[in-house]
Amino acid sequence: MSDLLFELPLPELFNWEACLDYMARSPLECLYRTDEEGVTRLLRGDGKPLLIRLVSPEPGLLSALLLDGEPPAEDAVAGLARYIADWFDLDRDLRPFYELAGSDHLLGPLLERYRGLRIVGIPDLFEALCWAILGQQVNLAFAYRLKARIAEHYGESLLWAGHRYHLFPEPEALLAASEEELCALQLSRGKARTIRTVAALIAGGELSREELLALPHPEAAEARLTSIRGIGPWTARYVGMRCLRDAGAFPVTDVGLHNAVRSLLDMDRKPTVPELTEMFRNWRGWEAYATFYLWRALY
DNA sequence: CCCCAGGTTAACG
DNA sequence: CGTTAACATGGG
Repeated sequence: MSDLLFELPLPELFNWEACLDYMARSPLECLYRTDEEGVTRLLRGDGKPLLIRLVSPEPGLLSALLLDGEPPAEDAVAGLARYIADWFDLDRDLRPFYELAGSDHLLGPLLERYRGLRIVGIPDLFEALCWAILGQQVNLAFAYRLKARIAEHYGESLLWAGHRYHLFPEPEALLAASEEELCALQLSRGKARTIRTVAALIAGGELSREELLALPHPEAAEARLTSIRGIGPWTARYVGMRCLRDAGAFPVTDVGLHNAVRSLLDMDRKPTVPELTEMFRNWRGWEAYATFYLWRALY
């Protein structure tokens, strides 16, 4: 079975292969599988998991196929389409960014090399927060392992054509687990506590993506997130970048960004925060995209 | 053994 | 105010 669920038109400056290459960067990723043509992942439809495959059969078009699961109702299909548009930032006009940075000596070559790459997002707020929290301080490979353990222990999954696909757990599922249980997966006490705090807020309706997006400006969302113990500026901006779709989110203290700039500029030390602030001054409003392209050059 | 990883906090002076 | 240790684990 492979029913066409829906098709989405792709904007200018969108490159499906570049997005797939980015997603293929870690073999430890447990929430989707990429191949030459597309990506396959489990998503929640009406409530039941659906195995969805995305391919681009022709330039300018993205097709969503249903590989497994009950064909969803019309409004669930609309929800999935919104999720996909969010995932790949399809509603953004990227041309101003390319005009702004196209001739820059640092970014220019990256825009050419990865032309049409979008910030691959994490539309679900809980998943985005957890991923950022897991990524605090530790190396990326270890963060992927922690995420995989959480998905395998607490998320629904489906075995299909020899591969197991996971949904990231709902907040309620991690709340049902004790802090001790999460620590047994090798999360630090702090990570376990912060993840459960966030799970409780979201499950209790005290924190949501909609509410953060409804705030008057991105700084207000950052302030709301950093008011939660265990969430600092880096995490809040990372979530702004990958979930709230704030193209101006700037994780200026990010060590990966520091290493990327150091490497690309052939520096003998990492750049300081003031130096990065100065460097990014001309890309105001597009800091998240500048950061994402610099990350891409590093990994 | 030390330092560094897509940081944050609490406890210093 | 600014600085520092602790956190869990793995790799260089």
